[in-house]
Amino acid sequence: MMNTPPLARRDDIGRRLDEGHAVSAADLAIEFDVSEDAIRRDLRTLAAQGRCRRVYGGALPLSPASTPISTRMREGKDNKRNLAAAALPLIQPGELLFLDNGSTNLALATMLPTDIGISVATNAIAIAAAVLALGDIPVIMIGGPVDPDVGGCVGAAATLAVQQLNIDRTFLGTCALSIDEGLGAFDSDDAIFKRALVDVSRQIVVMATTEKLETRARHRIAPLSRLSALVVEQDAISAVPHLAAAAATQLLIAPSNP
Amino acid sequence: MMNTPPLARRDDIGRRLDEGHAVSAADLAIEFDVSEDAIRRDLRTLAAQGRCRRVYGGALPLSPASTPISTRMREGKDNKRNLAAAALPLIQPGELLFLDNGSTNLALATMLPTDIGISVATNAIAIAAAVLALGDIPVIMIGGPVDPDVGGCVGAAATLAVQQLNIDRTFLGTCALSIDEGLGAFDSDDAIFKRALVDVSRQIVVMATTEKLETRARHRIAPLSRLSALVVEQDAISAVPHLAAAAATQLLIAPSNP
DNA sequence: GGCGTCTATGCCGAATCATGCAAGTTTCAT
DNA sequence: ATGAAACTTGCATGATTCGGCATAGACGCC
Repeated sequence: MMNTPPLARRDDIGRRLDEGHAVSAADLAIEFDVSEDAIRRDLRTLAAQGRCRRVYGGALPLSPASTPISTRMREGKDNKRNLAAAALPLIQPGELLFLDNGSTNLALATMLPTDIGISVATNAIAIAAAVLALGDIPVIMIGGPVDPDVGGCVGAAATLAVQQLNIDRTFLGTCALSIDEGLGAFDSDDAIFKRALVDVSRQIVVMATTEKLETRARHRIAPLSRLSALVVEQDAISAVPHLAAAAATQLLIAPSNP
Repeated sequence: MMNTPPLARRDDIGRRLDEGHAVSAADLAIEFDVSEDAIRRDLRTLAAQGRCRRVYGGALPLSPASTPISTRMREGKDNKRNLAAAALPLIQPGELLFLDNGSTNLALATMLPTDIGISVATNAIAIAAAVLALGDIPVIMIGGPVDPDVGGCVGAAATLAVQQLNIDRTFLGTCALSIDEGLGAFDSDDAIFKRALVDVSRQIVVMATTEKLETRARHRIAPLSRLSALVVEQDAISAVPHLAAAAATQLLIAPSNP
């Protein structure tokens, strides 16, 4: 490899980001001997994949690797981050998003674009905090008694509050997913809330780790056909072969980690 | 040579603040080799995001949580913790508390007793997160659009929501306090919310750092006589001698740091 | 070989953003 | 009270970004 192939360059940049180093567009352009535009395109791509955050003059790693533990945490959360990154392109400028409870949605919250005028509503404390930390994104908190198990509001008050909204796109959180029975929830209150949420949302997105697929739950939320998009991991295709055919929805594939 | 992108600098500064370190504008200007104006702009931005408190000559962190005792005792932080600790004995078993926005209330939230059956309502994201982290304390989140400057909800929705509650004891957040004019707020929406809050609360507590004493604000909230307790620092007694006489309330004194 | 498609790249122009400087104001310290 | 340092605001300038467009190479297909 005397001459660096294009893909190798992007991977190289991505590796430095993963290691927690900030990169400068101008420097990379000199180092790889390409125009800054090419570098900027690389950085844009990496940012779209959720591997970095774009800033004026270069790019920053998502979580600065000041602590060596962060690399280990990354391994564990990699699947969720991959899922979230794969879902990012769904978001359209100016939309009002709803981010339901769930760790994958929390990952998504940390990588939302701040420059396309989106707004975010949520019933999860941690997600509200994460979006607030991004700055420049209006946040609507759905209040009510907080369920300590999930760190969010799912009671009657929250259900009433969410019915006041017109939501463009909802990212549904933790739920069971079965081809025959559609989406389900394990808790009664949670199910009621999610149903209300679905009712006021134009588009519904579910990001499902593979172990969530083909699980049943006591309470039914909505049929699979109500989904606008389903985001799954690579290996889900082989694990649940009927999935692609059964879901009358857009299917996004995130790379899965060993 | 690694030329750091401009915005990486702001993130770097923010990280130091998060770790509990105070920063000086002049030092940062030399270190990053930019004008002090640029640094000041960074600090202003960070302060607007609520990640630090702006002071003459630099900025101070406001998060006491990052590293418990190891970090240096910072003046502002310690005073707030002292105030909060002094207010703790007011809390009675089984009460429903309301913790309004404010850094002193955030400090209080981290030291609430978990074994006397209290519940907590709040309109501040950070406070809700802090109380949730304690575990074993029911939390009621007051929802609505989140004011990015304060990290909490103060609009009409929040006002309506708070009117549904019967609160035993409210810890009012940032407000002006004057013997003649009582409690005041700087923002109209905030004032409306706080008035509604006072209306549904049996007891009102204000924890005031000395610099808040004898300040005026545009919007009036309640007379001093409405207070059940006022918590001030030691040196407030000499700074505002009439205080003890004027307030027909319980006066708690917290030790003040040099 | 010829052709169309796709991707990666470089270049251009408009819009945006960060910066430094200057002028005026506030705050701190003596 | 007075001077110095720090702060804010407005403005001009250069850097950065993004979108569009054209070019060059890779690849498959006829």
